[in-house]
Amino acid sequence: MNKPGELPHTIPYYLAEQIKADIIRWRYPPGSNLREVELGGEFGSSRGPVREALRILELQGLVVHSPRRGFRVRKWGEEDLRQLYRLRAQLEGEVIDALAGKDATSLADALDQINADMVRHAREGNVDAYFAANIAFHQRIIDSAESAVLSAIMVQVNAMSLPARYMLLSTEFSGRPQYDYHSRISAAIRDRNFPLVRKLTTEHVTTNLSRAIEAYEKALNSA
Amino acid sequence: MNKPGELPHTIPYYLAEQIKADIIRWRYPPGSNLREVELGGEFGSSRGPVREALRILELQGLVVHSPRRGFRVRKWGEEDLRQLYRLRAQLEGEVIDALAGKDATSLADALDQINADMVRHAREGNVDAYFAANIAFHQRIIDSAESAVLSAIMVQVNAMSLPARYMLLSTEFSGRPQYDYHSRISAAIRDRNFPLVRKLTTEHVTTNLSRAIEAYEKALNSA
DNA sequence: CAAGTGTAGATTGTCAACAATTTATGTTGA
DNA sequence: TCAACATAAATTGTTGACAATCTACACTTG
Repeated sequence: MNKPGELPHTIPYYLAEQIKADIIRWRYPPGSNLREVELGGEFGSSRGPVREALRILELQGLVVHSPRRGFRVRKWGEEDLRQLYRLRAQLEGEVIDALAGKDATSLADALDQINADMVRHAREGNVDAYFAANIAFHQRIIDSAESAVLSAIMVQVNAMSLPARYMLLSTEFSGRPQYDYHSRISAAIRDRNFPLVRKLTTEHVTTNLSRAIEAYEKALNSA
Repeated sequence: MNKPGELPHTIPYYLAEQIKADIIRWRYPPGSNLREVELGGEFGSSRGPVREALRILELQGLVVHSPRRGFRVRKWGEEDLRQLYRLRAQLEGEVIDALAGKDATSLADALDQINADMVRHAREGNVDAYFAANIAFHQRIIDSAESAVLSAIMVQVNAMSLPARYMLLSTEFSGRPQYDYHSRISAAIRDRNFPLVRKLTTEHVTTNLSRAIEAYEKALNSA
């Protein structure tokens, strides 16, 4: 493909990002077939890079591969989602612990900025941008922990949980932003009250669990 | 390649397993270059499947990719290993929690069997078999949890930590098996004393940390 | 002698093609 | 009408080839 201005080497990763975004936003719903030529044609690439991209997504847990039958979007059961959220809460807590000693103020500043963006996107009714900012909020915290290990694990955990989170957010989207937890988390980080941050973070994750499951299952059945 | 008797479709995964084993056993030490044709030639396959295999290992955290410069074995710093072990202890604990309600007796039986194998391999001075049985012990517990999510995450965490664990085990290998923790874990599982299992498991992981770091660093410098 | 330069070789990134297999289609027969 | 079967189309698995880039090494130059 070699898009001008883009570095040519990242094609499999570029493809992986694009396909990932499409899966998360349910353009390819769980269980649907991902054809290699179709995906390649979409971005002007051949099947080789597409296969590498799909292997990446497979390891992230977004996609499953059956021999001679190709790649399909992974479908989660209720128990899986429960485990996933439980794990995510644990790991986000672990991330908070790793924040000790980092620059809390600049992190809090960045988070407030993201929160402001979220409010704006919500007012403008831009679901995708609102969702993206939501993701960015959590990602910013992870990045601040500066732990290659935690980052690597969170890539996987996030990838697996994002389709459900997207569906939850878009079913509940009302134009009024829900930034309660986010702003409290940001404030607690600014105060360097890490036990509180931990508590808020895990709560923030777990309070969404049952509604996320509901949204996911409902979307599955209606598709 | 199409090895007779082997299913032809799993070639990238077969390659990934083989390369992974070679990385873990330090045949390709951290930082070393993984050339695609060389790897393919080793197993009679072309570069396509090799690249897919390397992408898989990349996501598992064993390998890093630089554009136009290829894949290299990932090198860990001391802080990374610390984080890795900490995380592994947490997650193994999470796995234990997920064991509730499963068949503890048959699991304990299987673990005792593996322990017996370990003793035998140690007596015979077979380091690799001893190590493999060691891995199998932990893997058996993970499998018993029957959680797709935890399994997926543990693949990654194990992959990242196994080179250090292998080096620790092979530097300390004396012919006398260290099955103290393993047998106690197995017994506690048989008694369904899960809090004790959790405690033993996390201890089992964390007590090895500093020695693992030492073994890893030392092997790095001598190479 | 050190530093920079240029060329040859090696290595990666991508593609197009072919064989093997699966999926879809249509036909026949009860 | 429906099921079983045969055939055609589509899709995957793998390979070999070519272009782009990097690396190593000899060579020049100050």
